[in-house]
Amino acid sequence: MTDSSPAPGGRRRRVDAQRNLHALVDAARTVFDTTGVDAPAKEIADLAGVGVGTLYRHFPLRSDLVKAVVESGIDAIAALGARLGAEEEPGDALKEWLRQYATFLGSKRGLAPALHSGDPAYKELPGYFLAKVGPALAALLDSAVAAGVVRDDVSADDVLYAVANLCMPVPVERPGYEPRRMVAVFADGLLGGGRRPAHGG
Amino acid sequence: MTDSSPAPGGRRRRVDAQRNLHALVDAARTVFDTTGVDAPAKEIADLAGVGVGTLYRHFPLRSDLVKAVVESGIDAIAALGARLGAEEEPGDALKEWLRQYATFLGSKRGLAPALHSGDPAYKELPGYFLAKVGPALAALLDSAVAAGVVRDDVSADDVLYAVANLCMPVPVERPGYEPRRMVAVFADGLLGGGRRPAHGG
DNA sequence: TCTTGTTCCGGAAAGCCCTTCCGTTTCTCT
DNA sequence: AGAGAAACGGAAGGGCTTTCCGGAACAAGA
Repeated sequence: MTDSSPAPGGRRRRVDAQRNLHALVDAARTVFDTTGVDAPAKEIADLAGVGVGTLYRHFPLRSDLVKAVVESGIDAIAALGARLGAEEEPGDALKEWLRQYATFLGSKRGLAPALHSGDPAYKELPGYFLAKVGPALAALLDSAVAAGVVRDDVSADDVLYAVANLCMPVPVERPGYEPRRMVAVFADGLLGGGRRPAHGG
Repeated sequence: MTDSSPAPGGRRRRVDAQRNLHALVDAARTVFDTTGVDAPAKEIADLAGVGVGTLYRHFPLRSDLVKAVVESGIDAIAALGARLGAEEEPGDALKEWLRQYATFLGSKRGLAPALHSGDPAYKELPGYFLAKVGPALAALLDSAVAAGVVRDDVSADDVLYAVANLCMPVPVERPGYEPRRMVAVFADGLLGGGRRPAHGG
């Protein structure tokens, strides 16, 4: 994604360009969550401390910017999986990761209209998501199963989709629906209930 | 919806205003299907043979126009149910209505982005839809069940949702998917298969 | 039918935003 | 340090939205 390798032409990418690119993605994430996907380009450029020209240089299409924001989020949640897997107990790591995953899904609410707009620019995103996040969760899940703290009859993709569906906005008005609470329930079910390999399943 | 009753103030609504209002909704339906929900206001006004000012007089917000288009479609499909119920054999009426319903859903494809945008302006539409179309289908269904040409173990809402789901755009690329053909299959199942009251169910 | 008061129409104009473009600045490499 | 390339910034052009108001069209009453 955001590589600093020497370009094909032979020269290295300028550091200010890279800095601005990051700043733009960060600013866009914030503004998208605040004002929505249709926020004025100038608002994003201003927040990034950059001229509009620079924004358009890096992201000629708005969908390019949306894609970059989503992909950076995907990268972050996948990286978080690796970190938690290395630093926490398997059960805690999984639980915390699911919490963060639910938050991640919730924070992307403002982008949903764009993502579901049918724009072909977003065709590759689901694949990117599965390829990055799937293995990250699979690793956490494997460790937890191996440690005997989690049932072994669900796959990583199962969990990914189930949680994503739990976080889906409900079509009809239902005041008390709290996706993140439902995910916590789901996580408890994963950790507490069902068969586990250590107990003979 | 489009009433011509005397306004609260005491005076009747002007006929040209009402004519323009209809023309605008018709034009908007066409343009939305052609150019999309984000079509320029002038394109709609031109097609309606009206100035932009008139458009904004009747529909200050774009969502007002979208709502009017959707509601007029809902009214039409509900009215069609009544007409078919009165003029056709129960089985034919149901079959034909489902065909038209599928077409109706397909034609609203261009509006989907707006409808799913989370704009609170559209909150009431699902309720309006259910209240109008539900009874219309229920009447057709009751007649058909009474005539013994349709299984009696499905409700109107079941059918409404099932068909709507059949017409849902598929997330992954599947070239041959033809919603209307699937609906026809579904209709045959309704008419042909399963238990029917006349045969002892 | 004619008058009167109101509603409604039409399109010009102002404002906002997108997008491009190019002179200037900043960086990289030698 | 100097030359050349890459990137920056913001002004300018073009389109779309939305407002605004003078004038036209209509409804009610005589």
